[in-house]
Amino acid sequence: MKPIVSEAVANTRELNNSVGFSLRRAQLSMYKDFGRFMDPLEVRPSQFAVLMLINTNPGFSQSAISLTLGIQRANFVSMLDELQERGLVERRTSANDRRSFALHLTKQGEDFVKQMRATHAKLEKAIGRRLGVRNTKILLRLLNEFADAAENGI
Amino acid sequence: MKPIVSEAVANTRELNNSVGFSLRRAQLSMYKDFGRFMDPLEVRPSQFAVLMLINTNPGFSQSAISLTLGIQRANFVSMLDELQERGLVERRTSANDRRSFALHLTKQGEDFVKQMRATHAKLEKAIGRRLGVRNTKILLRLLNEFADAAENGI
DNA sequence: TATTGTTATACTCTATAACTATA
DNA sequence: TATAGTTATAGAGTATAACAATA
Repeated sequence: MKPIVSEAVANTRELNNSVGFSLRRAQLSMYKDFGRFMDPLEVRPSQFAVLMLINTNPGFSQSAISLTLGIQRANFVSMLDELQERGLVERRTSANDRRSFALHLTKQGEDFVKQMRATHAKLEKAIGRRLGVRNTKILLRLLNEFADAAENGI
Repeated sequence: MKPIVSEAVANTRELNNSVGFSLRRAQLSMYKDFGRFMDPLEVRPSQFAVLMLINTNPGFSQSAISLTLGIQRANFVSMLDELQERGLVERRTSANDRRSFALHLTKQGEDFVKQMRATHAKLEKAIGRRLGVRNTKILLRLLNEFADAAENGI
């Protein structure tokens, strides 16, 4: 029997009925889009999320931010080191609890977030064209409901 | 200023409006569900996809299967080695093209896929309850349309 | 020349245990 | 005792270059 060569693409019909597989497929393509738009800023998806979160929640601790993003606090240390070395984030010591740091954006970090947000808006607009604005909103709502329900143990 | 302790969860409202972030969030929770159901079978999501794909497309080459799943063929080698050592997959040599292997499930592999499929159906049913059957179907359709559009360069 | 499977390598992400300093 | 940040480490996943056998 002749083996099928790489020009042929295998049939994925059954897998496409799996929510997990379809989520992964969609996320994989999204990841590429993210790179296409955000690579010039040299920011990865996880860094984007961290910076946005510190921007919205100044003063939160490393544990709080990393927990919210589902990142182990151990792995969050080197991530923050990098953002700090780039001059975007500050670890402020606190007199109240000297174990933890209060995270803040630097002035440069705030400017960078503005730039990120503008580029990210273009990305969202571009992928919004894929399904149309209406369907993209539905997708967004269903994704968040799905994750919320999972977090609430449903 | 007192740093916010870990009991407080940071505000993710803005990030939840990002398709990419919401996809990642949903996939993260899905990944946990997959483990809850499939861990007893000792099969990871990528292995699940490979076995399902070989089952549906017997005789395809390593390149074809790995390309379809977006896995580098270099990384696919050790993955297949593991599945072969477990006695689930066969690399059959071909007289027509002696460079490549035709991938097939063993009898044991076919039984295992049946077991996987049954467990996976339970998983899909469980997560279907989260959004309801109707909304889950809509989510599935939108996810696949989204990935299809991306693949077609839209 | 080009492709298939392979090895080697490196970088990111993720997960866990254990340490220190504080509470 | 418990928590925040940290270090070290190990396992996955992912990406690239280069090689031998074959087309």
